[in-house]
Amino acid sequence: MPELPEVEVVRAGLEPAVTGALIASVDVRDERALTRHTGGAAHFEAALTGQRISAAVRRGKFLWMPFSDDEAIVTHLGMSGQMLLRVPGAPEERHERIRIELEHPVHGPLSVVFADQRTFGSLAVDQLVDTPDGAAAGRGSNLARVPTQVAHIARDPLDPAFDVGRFRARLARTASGIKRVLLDQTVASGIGNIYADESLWAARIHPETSASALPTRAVNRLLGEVRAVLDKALAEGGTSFDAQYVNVNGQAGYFAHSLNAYGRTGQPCPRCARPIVRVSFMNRSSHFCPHCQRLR
DNA sequence: CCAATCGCCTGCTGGC
DNA sequence: TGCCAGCAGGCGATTG
Repeated sequence: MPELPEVEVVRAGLEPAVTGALIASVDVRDERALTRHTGGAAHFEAALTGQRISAAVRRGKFLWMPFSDDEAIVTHLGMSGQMLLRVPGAPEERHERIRIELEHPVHGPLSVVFADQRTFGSLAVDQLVDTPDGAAAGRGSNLARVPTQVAHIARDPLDPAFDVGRFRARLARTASGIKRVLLDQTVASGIGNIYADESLWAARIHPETSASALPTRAVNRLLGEVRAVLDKALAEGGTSFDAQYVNVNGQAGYFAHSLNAYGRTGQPCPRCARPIVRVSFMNRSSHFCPHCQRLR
């Protein structure tokens, strides 16, 4: 369930280890980790070997490591992907898919391991293109160049160049339920099921409220809560329910203790003490307080 | 063009 | 005890 805060924790952990590092070798152990890469394992390994990584950048849930002004390793963790930092020769991780050996000019040799239980995540070599607004593509670099696989998604709500006017306009012309719209990465990126539920609970908005029916002040309140929830989760190291989400050193985050709605079916709403309900939605679940979050 | 659904995948849990 | 349905849910592709 890595969403924006979890991916940012991973990016921040990778940054000092990979910036300036030379890619000594690449070992693809499971081709399913390359579903977004065109060219196969041999091509992936050859394209990366001998290159030097210049940064670790993130927009929404996408993470990428540029190795020139034109190319980057794009990473998406999917549901259960992990990027782990290990010493060379470290034992194979459970669900290990790809191992990249680096030679850092200061820290020396280290391994970056991509492990992924459910194989929804992947790595790919992708081309970089200019950002339409000329601003930095994401957090972690000033370069205004974004991978083609990431170019179609919106900036995330924590991005200084996030276009609030565009966000409001998208909501105003979409009749779908607000939760569905929040999960649409082309509206605002980085929000998944957990933080959508938490933001809507904080803003006291029912998840099925039509987006276009939200008054301007409700939209502003919601965006404020989205940012507050993402910031707090990031400060607490992200949300870990099981061993699936961990930082680059394999450690869990603490935000699961701060959840008010998500996963709290039947437990009292922290605001009004009435039980949180769970409803089926888009092959997943919505958790909310039917008293604090009324559909009108 | 837009909205909604489907398929991908593994491991765990709960009911019988 | 074993078996299986259900659940976790991101994304892109496909359908309506």
